[in-house]
Amino acid sequence: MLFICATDEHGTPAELAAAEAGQEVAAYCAQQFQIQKDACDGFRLSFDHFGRSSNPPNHQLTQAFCEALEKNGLIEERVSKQIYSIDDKRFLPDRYVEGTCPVCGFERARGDQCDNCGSLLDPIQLKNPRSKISGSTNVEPRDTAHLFLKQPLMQERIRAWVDQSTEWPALARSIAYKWLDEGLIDRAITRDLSWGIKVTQNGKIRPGFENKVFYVWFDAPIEYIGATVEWAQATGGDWRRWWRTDAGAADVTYIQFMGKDNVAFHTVSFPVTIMGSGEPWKLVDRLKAFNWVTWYGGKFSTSEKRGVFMDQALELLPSDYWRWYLMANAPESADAAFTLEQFQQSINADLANVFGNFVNRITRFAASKFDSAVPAGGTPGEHEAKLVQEFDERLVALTQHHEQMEFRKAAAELRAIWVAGNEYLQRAAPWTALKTDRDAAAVGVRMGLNAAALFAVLAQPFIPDAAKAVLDALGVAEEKRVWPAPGARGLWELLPAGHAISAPDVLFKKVEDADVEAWAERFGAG
RNA sequence: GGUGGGGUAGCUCAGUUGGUUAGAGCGUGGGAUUCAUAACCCCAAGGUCGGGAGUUCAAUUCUCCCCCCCACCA
Repeated sequence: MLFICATDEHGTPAELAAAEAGQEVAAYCAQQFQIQKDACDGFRLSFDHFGRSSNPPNHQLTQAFCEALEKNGLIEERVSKQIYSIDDKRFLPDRYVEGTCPVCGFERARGDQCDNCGSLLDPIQLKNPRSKISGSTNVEPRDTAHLFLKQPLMQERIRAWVDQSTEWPALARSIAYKWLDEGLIDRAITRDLSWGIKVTQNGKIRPGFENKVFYVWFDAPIEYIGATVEWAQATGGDWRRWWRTDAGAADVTYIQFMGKDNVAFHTVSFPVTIMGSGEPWKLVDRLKAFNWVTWYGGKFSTSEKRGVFMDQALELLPSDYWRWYLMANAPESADAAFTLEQFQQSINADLANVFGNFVNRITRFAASKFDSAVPAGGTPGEHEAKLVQEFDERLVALTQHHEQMEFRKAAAELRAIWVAGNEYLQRAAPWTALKTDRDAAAVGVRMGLNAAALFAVLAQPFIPDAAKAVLDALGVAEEKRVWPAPGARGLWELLPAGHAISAPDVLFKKVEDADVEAWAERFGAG
């Protein structure tokens, strides 16, 4: 498996944000990349490589894709009129222009759309246009050339490919079909900007395109490949093995994860680029599209200070807490509202009470009554058989849910496995047995400790840090922390009799009402 | 406005290829227990499955209309 992610750094949003921060865009993006990378590391997102769309491999790949598309007759250079700002000495792409709406007379309409009446506009249509950068009204329409990707020529090939992509979720397919049904259009893939990937022809800057770069949505997905090249450069790996079907990638299962707003670009636009190149690139096989997480039912908003953002979250609580809640409540079928109150409930009940307390009660009991070692003796009976049976059944379901990428169901199943452990302890009651039958108590403790080890192994995808703490305390060797097969031999002998263990510290501190109150105040709840 | 997704117990969600008593977790009430983070375990209460019409022996599940929420596109 190879797990790749990257930052998408080009486009007008990056330029505008940098300008607002009073920084050079390159420096701004470098800083943002580091913030993102640190946040990902903090959340234990175990990427094999976290790349940048502004890194050299993506430049080379993007230029090569465009040249390949042009060879296949899918690129056309066209001249159109754009607003040029004389004072700023540059063309002003859509959102860099403001003016009076020709439809409703609203004075602050944007180049691409009027926020007042909703009309879609071309910057040329605006009355009294002015630069969003300098405010200058010293602007005029000038001819400028751009490259257009002739997507309609690929329409039927894309449709045929979507037809056979039966593993995609309904959300992804319906969005793809909607675009196809409405008909693909020629799309401009270049912009009059300086920050981005230069447009080339035969390996040199394309004449007339000296001050232009590719449109962000053209180069961003290519960075999936670019980041893999970065990974190969850093590790000596073979990136072609993963991406080129003529270099062994035919057996690769390529999975993409994204929010629903990005589905169209991944199911239609990017495939046009890939297939249009005529080269043997790997196309996505499976696609997991999420809906939105909302903040108390509304939008997260930095400007209105609504919501906890990624970097802030880790200041409040360890990553496992967030990972568990967000996966157990992932917006898989619809948007999902995040509330601090529900978060608190879920964490305290699932992690602290069900899992954390299970580990705590059995390890402490073993430590105080059995000298911190897995006890020998006794014969497993019906209680043990029942636990083993339920564990096996639920393990089958849990494994399947993970394979299907059904995260809510996987979390619920894992939780049910933890509950089964508590039910077992309740029935076996080694603390009661100890008074009359030390062997019977030994069976219960041995079983309970092994359950704790197995539970932690299964918990690794959701709560890796806590799982590691348990497995370390129980002395489970790294190579034994692998996903088990139901009914496997030795499954319940991860910790053999005589094996020394220790009781880990309390795994999950509870989220207190006072915390919730303070956070609600700080992050604008409700 | 168009398209798609959603509207099921107080809350968050499963589910029903149409068929005897619609499920889970949380929350609530009661019980049991003391190994454990006042945790765990057991039991219970609680829903006219958004509204209306239709098809059917039978609809929460199919069809049509309407209302509400979300997203995307325009």
